[in-house]
Amino acid sequence: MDLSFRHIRYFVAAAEAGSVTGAAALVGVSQSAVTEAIKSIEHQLGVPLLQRHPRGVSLTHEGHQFLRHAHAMIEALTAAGRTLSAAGRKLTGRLGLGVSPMVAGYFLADLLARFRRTFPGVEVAPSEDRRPFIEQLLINGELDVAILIVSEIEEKAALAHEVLARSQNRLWLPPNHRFLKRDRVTLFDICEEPLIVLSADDYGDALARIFRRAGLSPRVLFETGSVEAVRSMVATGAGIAIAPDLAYRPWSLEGDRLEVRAIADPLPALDVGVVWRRGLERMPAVEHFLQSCRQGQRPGHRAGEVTA
DNA sequence: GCCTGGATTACTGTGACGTC
DNA sequence: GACGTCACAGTAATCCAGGC
Repeated sequence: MDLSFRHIRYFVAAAEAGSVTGAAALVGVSQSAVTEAIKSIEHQLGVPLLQRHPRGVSLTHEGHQFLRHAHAMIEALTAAGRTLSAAGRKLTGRLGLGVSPMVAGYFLADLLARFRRTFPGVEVAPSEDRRPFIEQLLINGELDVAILIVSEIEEKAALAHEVLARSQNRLWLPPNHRFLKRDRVTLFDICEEPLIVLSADDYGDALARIFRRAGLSPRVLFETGSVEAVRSMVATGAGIAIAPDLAYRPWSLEGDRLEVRAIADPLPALDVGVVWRRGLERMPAVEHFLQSCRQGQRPGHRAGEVTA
């Protein structure tokens, strides 16, 4: 296998730009160079990573899997550089990190891995719990930082936060669903169909508020805290779901396909961010953790809003 | 080995236009 | 208004000559 960092960079750019031409513009090379690099990866792996369309490219199932590894490779290389810095070698101590269930599944592993590579002397103690409890632990000083859905934070006077990723809420549909043929789908339309509700991390409450404000009552078929359960039920045609883009994958665990569509009504985005007790950002371990979080933001998910 | 830039091909989506 | 045709634009892929 003869893959270079260049190959990986070009593939990631194509995945994020959604086109080879766009990727070429992102990395500053010609379109043909990106095409050649991606073909080279596909040839060496023996599987197609991208589906070519007349107006761009999309990731195959294998492409989604490889993209995750590609991100890890890029982050590992970046962290390797930081590890050699004096700050990375010298910093020691303990960091209490709180995280809510849904956020744990999509942010915790990458964040922890990146921080540990850069600051091996800092012992990170992660703990998962419901958001209101984590807020109290932060205020009491039993936790130093937390990764939460920041739009739901109640103790805004005591806690500061920084948005790491803004995720749009969209409609998940089984393949061949009649809504896929429509130009636009509204909340009113969604109420005609059985709805699978994702209840993790206050998401169900936020969804209920959206329907309540619109004066609508959805036909809730099933409520679950498991994103995988939502994915599987939608993919097998049990119902449809509204869920944040951060949780979207085009395949269920069983390998069934699911599609995603925008919702015509304006919906508030889901903001995931790092939260800490006001004034605590001056502590070295917390300060470096915040920097590590910022470096982990991916293109397209950048937000950077600070409320301190 | 990697890249550029140009030419070319194939394909698809879009919009204008004419006809019924 | 519906439908078919056509030109055009945008995209990916390929090939080639040449530069670094």
